[in-house]
Amino acid sequence: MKELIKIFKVLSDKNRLRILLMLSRKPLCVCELREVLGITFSTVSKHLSILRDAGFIVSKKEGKWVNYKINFSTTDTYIQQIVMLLSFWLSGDRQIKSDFEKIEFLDRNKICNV
Amino acid sequence: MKELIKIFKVLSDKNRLRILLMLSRKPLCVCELREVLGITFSTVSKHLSILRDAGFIVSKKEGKWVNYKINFSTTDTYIQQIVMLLSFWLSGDRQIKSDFEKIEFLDRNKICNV
DNA sequence: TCCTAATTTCGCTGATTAGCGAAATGAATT
DNA sequence: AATTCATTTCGCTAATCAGCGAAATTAGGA
Repeated sequence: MKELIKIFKVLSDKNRLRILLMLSRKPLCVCELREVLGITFSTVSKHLSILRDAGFIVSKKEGKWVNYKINFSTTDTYIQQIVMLLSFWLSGDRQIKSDFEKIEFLDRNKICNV
Repeated sequence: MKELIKIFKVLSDKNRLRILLMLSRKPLCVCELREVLGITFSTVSKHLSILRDAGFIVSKKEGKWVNYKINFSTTDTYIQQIVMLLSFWLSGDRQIKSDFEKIEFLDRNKICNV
């Protein structure tokens, strides 16, 4: 039960849900997520570490960037089922749809100069 | 998304999960829930109002007692699916099993004299 | 009607947390 | 080696929330 409560806490935040849904479409780096979410780097980074601690995502340094993606290799049954349910429940959401459109046209070489 | 976030917030609490699981077994009044949870009346009542606001449960005054039960007639698809998933996920949990045993032998005429 | 009992509401406290800006880290490029 | 750039960590603030005890409410029984 303790683990499940932790998972619900992680999911009780709008920006974390948006991050999860975006990453379920394709891997992204911190500055790309920051661009779409409209919050600071430090806050994005904090959300990512919370999602990673809970087992939802994994990170990998590639060249200049740290790419984040959904942890598809998790053995945690809650995580697997919930990621699928979230896609099912939220794929029609206006905000999520808008995020999906934006991540199609991101150019990380342009937006990271802050 | 806003509604889903609210639902996750409601589920991010140990005592609320225990209440939901107990009520999924049988209807109970406030003093019975208080007896099993080991917290004060005011706190139980607060949790129940949060669960009711979110659409998880309904209440009905019957005689001296207010009986609470799962809102099986909800049209909210999140609620229906989540209540089923919770039973599935938590039916093997030690705490939940212990709660299930306790509610079998509750006598509300005895425990309500506080 | 008065009293009792079950429940709810109110005011408070301590703990948690999302947000920010600034400083620190660490790898890649010059 | 020094610099630049992407990211993380730190310290702070404002907001939210679970818990409690006391007071208020409300309905049933004497």
